[in-house]
Parts: sequence; C-alpha cells; structure tokens
Amino acid sequence: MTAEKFVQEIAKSAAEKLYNQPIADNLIQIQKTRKEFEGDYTMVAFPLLRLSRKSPEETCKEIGEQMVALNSQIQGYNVIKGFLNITLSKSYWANTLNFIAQTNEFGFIKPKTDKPVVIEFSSPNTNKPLHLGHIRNNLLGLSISRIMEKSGKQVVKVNLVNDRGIHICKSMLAWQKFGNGETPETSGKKGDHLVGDYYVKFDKEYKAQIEELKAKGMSEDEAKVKAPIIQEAQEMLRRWEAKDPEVIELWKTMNGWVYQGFDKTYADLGIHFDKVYYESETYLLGKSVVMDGLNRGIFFKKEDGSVWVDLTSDGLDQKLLLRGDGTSVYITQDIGTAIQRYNEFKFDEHIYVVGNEQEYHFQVLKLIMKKLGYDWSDALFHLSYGMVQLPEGKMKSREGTVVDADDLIEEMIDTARQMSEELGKLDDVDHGVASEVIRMVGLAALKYFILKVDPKKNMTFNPKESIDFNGNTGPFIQYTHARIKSVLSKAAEAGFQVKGIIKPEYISNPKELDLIQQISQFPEIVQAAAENHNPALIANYAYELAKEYNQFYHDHTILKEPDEGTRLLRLTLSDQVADVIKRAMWLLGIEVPDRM
RNA sequence: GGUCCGGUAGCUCAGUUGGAUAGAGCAACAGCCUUCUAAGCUGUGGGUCGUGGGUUCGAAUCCCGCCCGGAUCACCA
Repeated sequence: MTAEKFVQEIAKSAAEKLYNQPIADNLIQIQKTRKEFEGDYTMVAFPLLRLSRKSPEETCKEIGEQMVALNSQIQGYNVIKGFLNITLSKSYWANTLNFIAQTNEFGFIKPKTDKPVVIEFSSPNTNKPLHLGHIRNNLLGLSISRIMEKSGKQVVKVNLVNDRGIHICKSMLAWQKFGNGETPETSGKKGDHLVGDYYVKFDKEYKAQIEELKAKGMSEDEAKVKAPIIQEAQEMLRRWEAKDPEVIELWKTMNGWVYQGFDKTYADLGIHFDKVYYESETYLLGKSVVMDGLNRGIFFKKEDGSVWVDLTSDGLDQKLLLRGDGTSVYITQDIGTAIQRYNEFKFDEHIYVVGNEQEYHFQVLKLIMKKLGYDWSDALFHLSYGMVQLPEGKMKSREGTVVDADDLIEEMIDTARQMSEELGKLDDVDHGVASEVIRMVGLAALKYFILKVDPKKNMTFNPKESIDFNGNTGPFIQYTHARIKSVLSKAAEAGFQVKGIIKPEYISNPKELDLIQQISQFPEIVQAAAENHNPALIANYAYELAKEYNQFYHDHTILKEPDEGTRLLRLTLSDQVADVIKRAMWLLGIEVPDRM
C-alpha cells in the first residue's frame, strides 16, 4: 500500500469515529505536503466542514488528534488554515526503504494477462530516410511498449511498413532514369538516403516538366496530370500491381537498400519489433469485409459503384471505403489489418502510435468497426502525438529544412564526445569503453528531449541551439546515476557494509525522508504513465528524483559519515535511487552508464 | 465554416481526479571544487496562467462566449 493511501485510510477512520457515520472516499483528500511546510501528507479539511460543523482549523485539529491516537505510525501533525499536515514516523519510512530494497525490480509488475496489448508504431515509407518526426514516433512507441510491459501487460510490438504505392514508384523511376546503376556500395551512401535522393530528384524533374508545359500554355492542373514523368510513374505502379517481373525486381532491390538503412537507424535508437507487416501484403485486405457490410446494409453504394459509409449521425461525413473500380483505399486496409490482428492476438488493447493529423482517420476506423459489430472496437486506441516543428514552423522537405534522423543522432554523439573531452572525465578509460559511454550520453540527450514533452503537444526543436546536456536533460539524470555508482564502488573498496536492515534511528535528516518518499512513489508513476499512455510522466519523475538526490549528495557526505547506521542508510538509499533511475530511464529507452 | 488539440517567465516545458504564496531548465547576473564525479549545488531578477464572464469556501485546472496558433474535414497514405 502506498503511503498516501495509508494516510487516507487512517484519516477516514478518524473522521468516521469522530462524526459517527460512514464517510465517502472523495471527502478525504490527501496530497503530498508542499515543500515549504512541515509534514509528509496533507489533508484538506474543507470537504469535511459540513460534518464537523466547526471551523477548518478546529476540524483539522480534531482529526489530527484522532489520527495520532489511532495509529502509532502517525507521528504528529500541524495545522495551517484548512490544511492538516501529517508527519509519518521514522519507523514507517525505514520499513518502506527496507521493503523497497528487498523487492526485486521495485515498481515493475510481471505480465499477468494472456491477452496482449498490440502496439503499432514507426510505420515508415520506403521512399525516404527517417526524420525528426519519425524519431518522436519511434521513441514514443518504444517507451510506451516498455511502460505497458512493466505495468503488467503482455506486449506485441508491430511495424506496418508502407512499401508500395505511387510514392515508391517515383523514387524507383527516378533511379531508373538518372541513377546510372548507382548502389549504396558504389556511392557510399546509406541505402535509405540514396533512395530518398532519387525521390527528391523525381520531384525536381516533375516540377520542371510542369513549368515547361505551363510555358506552352497549359493550365497548372492539366500540367500536373500530363507531365510525362508522372504518367510514367503511374504506369510503373500499374505494372507493379500486375506483378511485372522487371518492376518487382527493381522494387525488391531498392526496398532492400532502404531496409538496410532503416536497420541501422533502428539499431541506433534501440528499437526492434516482434512482427513486421508490409503493406504490399496487406493492402488488399478489408475488401471482403466491406462487401459483407454492404450486403448487411451497413454501408451503401453510389451510382458509380463506389462503396461508402454514412457517419453523419455520428457528427462526421460520408466516407469512401471502396472505389468505383473496386480498388481499396487506406481505410479499407486498416479495417482488414485490425480484424486480422484481432484474430491473431485477441488483444486487450491495440495502440496505434500515429501523428495527430490522422485523428479523423482513426475516429472513422473505430466507428466503422463498431458498426460492423466488433465488440472490441473500443480496444482500438490512437496514441496521437503532435508534430515536431522548427522555430520557423513546419519542416519542409522541399526547402531542405527536414532534420534527418541519422544526422541528428550523429550530431548528438559528437556533441557528447566534445563535452566529455572538455571535461576530461573519461581520459583514464579504455577508448572503446569511453566511446560506448559517449554514445549513451548523446542518445540520452536526444531521447529525453523528445520524451519529456507530453505526447499530444506540438513541440519545437531548434537545431541552432541544439539540445542541452545540462539542467533538465537525459545526461543530467545519467550523471546522477554515475555518481551514485562511483560512491558505491568506493564504499565496497573501503569494505563498508552496503546492504542491511535500516533501523528508524539511522535516519538523520529530512532529505533522506524526502528521498525515501520519492522512490516509494515509483510504482504509481509507472501505472499512471501506462494508463495515460504518457512517457513524459516517467521523464519528469526521473528528473525530480535526480534533482532531489543531487541536493542530498551536495549537502551530506556518505563515505565520511562517522555513524555506521546512518552511513548504511545513505548507501542503501543511494543504491535504491540509482536503481529506480535506471529502471525509469529504461522505460524511456535510455541506457545509463556506471560512470561518465 | 464544422470537428479536435493547444495558448503558463525572453526561450523550451512541468503543474496527477479544483486546494496553501503558479514551478523547473535554458539564457542573464552573483557565489561554491586541498573534501564521495562542478554534466553538480546555492542565490538574484523575470508571470494580468490568451481574454471576458460564470460555478464556489477556493479556479492555470470545471462551464459558456471571444481572440490567436496548429491539425483535420480527399476516389492521398
């Protein structure tokens, strides 16, 4: 039981005893006591005034009095205006710390359900490399997977690769026309970047042709359709759909290059999937479901043969499900894959990590599944996140303002290296080990920067100011961990006892109590992050904990503490703080070095 | 125009079912390394919580109007 709950229950029975009647939970409001006041938890008296028929101060006083009488763990109380500040005994906190130290992976729960949570994220297009927006998607997906897993769910991580369509044909065509057989090997370029370059090349050529046609007197709209290169691309798509061997061969080759490139980026970010789906294999799914819905009168057909769903009674519009020629659209496929995945996994929840520009899409998808009579339609959840924008606004590939994922990762690691050299921290360490630490630090800066922001908010990234390594950052938290590890290893060298039962009298100052209280909250934070699908809660918690520890570390010596008991307490506490930091950071997909 | 999301310090962001004097970091300035890692710690300055009403003991938080920004409303994905 958490300390807050513990206090709440005692307060409740105190009030019930005083006012001689059962009391609803929501009347007993317990919160953490604010820093500037003495005490651990605070009860707000206002909701109880009707029962007590006394002033706020007097109400606090009588409840405080009663609580002390009821339970010996309530050490004392003070009253300020309508607020009852309750102090728990040292023995309560000593027991709490002992419990935490004896618990394996405190705060993490082993998976207990056989119905998994399916999490789809990343879902890249195979015509260009990943950029900053994808990084947010990937990091959110990774982190939310880990959070769900450690809050007690089975997790299946899936990726749906968008490997077909006109945009893929565009880069294929441009490579065919202008590539001269260039490959990642001959050019020295990473595969996804190489393919992306041809996608850009296509766009340039396309634009030029449009201008040319316009100069000959054609309207813009007509030129966009008539430009030879776009017509060739469309022809290529038709050939692809007809399984033309030559086109398929080219498609396989170029996608292969892209996957090699993606594999590196995924490896850099620490991401992997349990299952990868390809749109080329799923894009025909859903048709039969739509036809079935049509027969059951859930959907309707227009004169041209296209199939629609009418969502006007749900406050939305009519939505196309199948084209007049019988081919499917984006949502047709999503209907199909959702059913396929349900049959495959019988999931408890299906999370789609997708940008907020697709909120409408997922709203529609959910409604359609409901109309089709799938009782699990409520299990579909769109984890919608805001876009990452530059100070000037949206990233635009045409203007070359897209922040490339690989470049950014490299820059972060470079900055970390530079920083480390300036500080001279790793001078005496083996080069390979030092590089590994530097990699961890650079990536931590990037990952934490992205994940500390509430997913649903748009966020700004300023490439010029880059990402900090001081203050509320990943490296700050890593640093705290490294310092603790350093103290612990010195303690071991000195032959100090590092593990043992903590007695209440070992606790010597309020900072120690604050730290025990803070680490004891970790399990609730993990649960809250899982329920809200929000890694930022973990990030903020880890920061607060590291900050609190740094103050403690600054103010109190550990190894030179003369009192053996207090020294043991401080070592145990430090050890537990380091462990909680490590686990919290793991939930964010961030590694923590033992020294830096 | 309809729907959804956001607006908190110069900048980037916290603020957990409504609670005490709204908090961090960055940037600026001033201090702290013969002492467990100074990627740290301490202090100073910086706010009509977009705006106007309402609900109540109490509102950044809940309700309504308005202003600003973003997304979306495709036989694109």
